[in-house]
Amino acid sequence: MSVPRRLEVLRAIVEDYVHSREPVGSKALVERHQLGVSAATIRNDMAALEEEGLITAPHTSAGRIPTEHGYRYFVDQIDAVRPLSHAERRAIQQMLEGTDDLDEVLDRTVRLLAQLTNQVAVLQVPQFSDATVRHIELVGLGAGQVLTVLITNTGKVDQRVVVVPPETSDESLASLKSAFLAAASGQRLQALGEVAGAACEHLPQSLRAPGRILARALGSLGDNSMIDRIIMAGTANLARSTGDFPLTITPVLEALEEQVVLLRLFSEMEQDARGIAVQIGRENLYGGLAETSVVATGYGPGSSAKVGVLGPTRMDYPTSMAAVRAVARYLSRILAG
Amino acid sequence: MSVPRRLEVLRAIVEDYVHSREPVGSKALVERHQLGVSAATIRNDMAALEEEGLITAPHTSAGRIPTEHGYRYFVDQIDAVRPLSHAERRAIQQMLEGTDDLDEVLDRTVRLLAQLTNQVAVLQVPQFSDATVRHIELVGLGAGQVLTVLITNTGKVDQRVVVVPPETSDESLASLKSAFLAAASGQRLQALGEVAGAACEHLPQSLRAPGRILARALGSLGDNSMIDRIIMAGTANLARSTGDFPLTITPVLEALEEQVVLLRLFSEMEQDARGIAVQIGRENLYGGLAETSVVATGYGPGSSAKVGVLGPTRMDYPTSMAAVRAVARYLSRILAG
DNA sequence: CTTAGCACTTAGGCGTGTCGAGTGCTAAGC
DNA sequence: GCTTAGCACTCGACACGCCTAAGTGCTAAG
Repeated sequence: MSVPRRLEVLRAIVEDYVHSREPVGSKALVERHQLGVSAATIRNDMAALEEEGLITAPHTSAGRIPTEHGYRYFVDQIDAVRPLSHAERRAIQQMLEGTDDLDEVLDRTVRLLAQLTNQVAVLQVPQFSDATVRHIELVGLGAGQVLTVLITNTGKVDQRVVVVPPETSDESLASLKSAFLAAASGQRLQALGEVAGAACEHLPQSLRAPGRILARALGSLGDNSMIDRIIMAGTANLARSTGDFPLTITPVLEALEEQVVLLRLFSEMEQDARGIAVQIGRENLYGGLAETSVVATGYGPGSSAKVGVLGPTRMDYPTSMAAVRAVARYLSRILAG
Repeated sequence: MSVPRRLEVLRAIVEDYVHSREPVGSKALVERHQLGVSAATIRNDMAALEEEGLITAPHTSAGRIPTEHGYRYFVDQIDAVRPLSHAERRAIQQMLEGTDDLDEVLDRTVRLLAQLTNQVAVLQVPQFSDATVRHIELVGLGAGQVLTVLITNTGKVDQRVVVVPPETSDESLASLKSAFLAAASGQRLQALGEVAGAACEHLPQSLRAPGRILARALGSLGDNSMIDRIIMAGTANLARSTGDFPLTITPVLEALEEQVVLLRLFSEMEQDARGIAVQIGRENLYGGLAETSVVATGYGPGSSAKVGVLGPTRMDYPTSMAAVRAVARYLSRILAG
């Protein structure tokens, strides 16, 4: 009972099961794959694999399906990530063209990834935790309302309308703006609130009240600007692939609506030597996703942001891994360019 | 065979069916409702209602379920929109508190609406087609990159990074900014590209090249800023309520991912006298939504933007209508304040 | 170690029979 | 003229029993 063949059998079981969604038996296996041995031999191998907890039989006389450990073993074994087809490469190329808006690039990217893998694609927008303040703008809107705009060195812009004492003049705003700029320009976003607040103390008395209000607003803008955002596409694929299990899909959709869950999920994943992280079934901590797997990888500067796909444990891992990695590479390239 | 009672019967059938999801028979009807007549009489009424096409029987000996016409009749008949419960009012109140960021308010709103109705909540962000230019900011980022920021009188901010000839100085940018501001300030967003372009022609030769580039960017920013955006919550409710029809859910999820479809849907809906628009099943034009209904209404200035819920034709219309209307009112109040 | 053969297990498909809910119709009652 | 009770009829849902096909484990031989 040769060990290499046994792994070959596992591979074959995983592949067949992923495609057919039905337990695969020994006979079907020897027919579909050139294993060079008979069904009986395969049965012995299968018994051994079951002993090791890599496959299991739903009932006495059905074929075998991979367990989570089986998938894990299978995934760890893939070393040569399947190259993309021409059509896939072209699709990615096309995505590259004709957009300079970051949000649009990201949006197209997730859609593409969802389409390539037939899974739900999830993307975390780059979070720039080392972002600094490039510009601050205060625009009086009349009636004591001030539009506060914060621009970071990464090109991100956040704004908020703040209410200040109505007697605050446009000249006051201009003074405040230069004071804030002088104090905070180039500072890290995290420090913005504090720095701006401190700057107020050196101001003439009349400016302090509105200054403090605006400083606080700027601080929360800075924090806000660092909140991770998630974009997503392909939820319909979920329904399609889940097929006959509407029971399973509800908690997954719920999880997908909670960005917090997804962000935690991403942050927990650790990439392996191949630069890809795969989480299978219950390996993740969130109960609603007990039957789903996630394939993800980092992209962009420092690979800080994540992009990946999410689908049933019974997913096509090689394809997903290849697509995720390819998309992440293209994204990194775009962000760097 | 009194006509008022017949309508009462229709009402009872719709209500029971919405709650039980099962065809409702004459006997169950007289038990659950105080109709004051026997089951046999109800049967006669039912036969008449079926004749009129308001209800139908799935098979010979099951109860009746409302047809789309039946729902329509039922919906048109509701004149006193059910008032919200205390808990619901409080939930809405809480939403009001503690946020001044428009995006966050809208985000909370859809979540709330989804929760109140147990449906998918969809919200179109206000489109401000009469928005005007309040401020333009050009920030040099070095290496020929200029961050172009457009602020409208509605407080919306859009930005884009544009590449200009590297020799463009910060002073040039300042001149360009004042030129653009002078020409475009207070102008409608639609005209921005043209106006800014025209302004370039009066500039000194050296500024024209970068000026034209920036004018074009501003124009597309202006257009961009008017693109409708959709936010949504509660897709998990869809799976839950659809129960045993994973076949039905896929096209709906697909439609929900296509903002274009939703926008068209919203734009086609016409509010009735009560200020609410209801589209039932095939009344909408998109095939994938043949078995879903939409309850929507306008909000904000001129009721230009829409907010609503989407769910199976077999939905709780009174609750949905009440919730949608209440939420829209609160939203309008916030936007006005 | 591999293979063929065989007995054993069991899910799933299929036909049958029963049950119950619900209907339409008719005739009697108010 | 509307309402009601009674009754025969129609089907869907469910349970039961049967059979088949697929797949297994085991054993004995190559």
